Amino acid sequence: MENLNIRIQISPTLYAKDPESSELGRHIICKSIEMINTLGFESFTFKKLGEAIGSNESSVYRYFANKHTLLIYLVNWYWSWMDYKIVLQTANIDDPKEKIMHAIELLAADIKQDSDFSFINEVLLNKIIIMESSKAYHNKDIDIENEKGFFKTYKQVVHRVSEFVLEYNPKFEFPHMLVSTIIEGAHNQRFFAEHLPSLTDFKEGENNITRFYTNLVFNALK
Amino acid sequence: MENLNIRIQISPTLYAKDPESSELGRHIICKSIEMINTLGFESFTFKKLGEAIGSNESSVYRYFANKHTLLIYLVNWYWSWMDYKIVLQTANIDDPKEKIMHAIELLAADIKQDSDFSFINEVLLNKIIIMESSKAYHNKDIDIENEKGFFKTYKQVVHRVSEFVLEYNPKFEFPHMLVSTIIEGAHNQRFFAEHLPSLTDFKEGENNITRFYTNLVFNALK
DNA sequence: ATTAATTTAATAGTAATACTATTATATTTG
DNA sequence: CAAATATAATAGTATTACTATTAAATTAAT
Repeated sequence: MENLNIRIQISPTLYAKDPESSELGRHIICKSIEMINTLGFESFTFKKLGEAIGSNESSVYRYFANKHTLLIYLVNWYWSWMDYKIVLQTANIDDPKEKIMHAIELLAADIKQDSDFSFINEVLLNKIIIMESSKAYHNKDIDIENEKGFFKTYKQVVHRVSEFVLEYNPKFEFPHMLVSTIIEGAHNQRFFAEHLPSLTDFKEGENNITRFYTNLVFNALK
Repeated sequence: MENLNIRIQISPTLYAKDPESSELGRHIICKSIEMINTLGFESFTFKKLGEAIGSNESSVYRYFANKHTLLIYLVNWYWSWMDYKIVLQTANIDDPKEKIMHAIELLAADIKQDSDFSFINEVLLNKIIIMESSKAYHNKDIDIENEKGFFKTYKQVVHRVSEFVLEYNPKFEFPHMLVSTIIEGAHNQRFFAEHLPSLTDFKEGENNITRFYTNLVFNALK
């Protein structure tokens, strides 16, 4: 893909100060993606992040109220980016079957680095989504946070792919359940493949997670 | 069901001292199920638990090393119980289709209180499984904990239902993926129905989560 | 160019959490 | 009944997640 002058737009409700507006802010995003990956979300702290970027804790707090909202920011960036990838990948394609297949491929397969967005490592971010993103919504504040739009971009992706499903089979009763099942399912399977392999039938190099969900979807939609 | 003299057996590696061996231990289990539900896992602490059962923090630590291992204990109790329910529900049934349907019903539908196990509230425990159980394995220690058998009972349930799937269709390539997808998926759908309804097509009173996954499974296995 | 306003960074501190170590009090057992 | 063991309570520590305050740097205004 050649150089594009595009930017993933993040709702201002998701940060205290826009991290894209300064060098320090971009550093915060970039390094936190690395650190959440290596340390895990629980062991990741703003203090450690501050040290790692040659700044300190309180400076990070000016961008994000706490590490939970930073995770929410990353999750939203990811789903906005994924939505863009899906739109790009399905542009000018009329056949809904093909559109669904492209979407599943993007949602279920390993992520490749995207050079369009320099300071975000999409490969690592995808690992965070798989490992940590359920913590973004499995908490007591979900209803308040949902009202604040914290999960909007995720819902947008589910909605978009559900529309493809309905184009393919307008009578299908459960488009959203199907799409959210394959998104969460594919992430789970990739996690299980690495850590709890007996919960999958994953085989190295076969790409069978994508194949499994593709079959599942088109059998369901027949 | 009439009174049965049975007990869910929990591996001694999952506790420091067996909570079923004393009044205090049973109190710890019983009250922690209540409190994790009302407070959420993050806000639940051993200090609050100690106060609530008229004891104190350090006494709880004699049973469990920390709140994470207490969650692991509860999760294992749940899956051992679920395994037992599945075996009971499918006993003396030969038709694999029927066995699968019973299993999906147990795994996907709302849980009813089971009077066989007095001090555990299975309805609340099921809510904990839906809301908190992903935190049991989404952490950096998963590989070590997996070796210690922390996820054994969950794997056992997936394995058991996968066997039903293979009885029904011995040539099916992905029995474990299918089963883990429906278990996690059904939990997610019940969570989404309550908090992020646009990710589902849930309708009150229709039991359509069970119906969706039943259709999904038998279409996949055709 | 100098002062004022504003933004940014650093320091220091606090309340709460997750545990540990120690001591005190029961209970059981030989 | 003494000794061993189990249980409970107290007090303390290191870390975390933040907040309040002050200091320094940058930008804007006159």
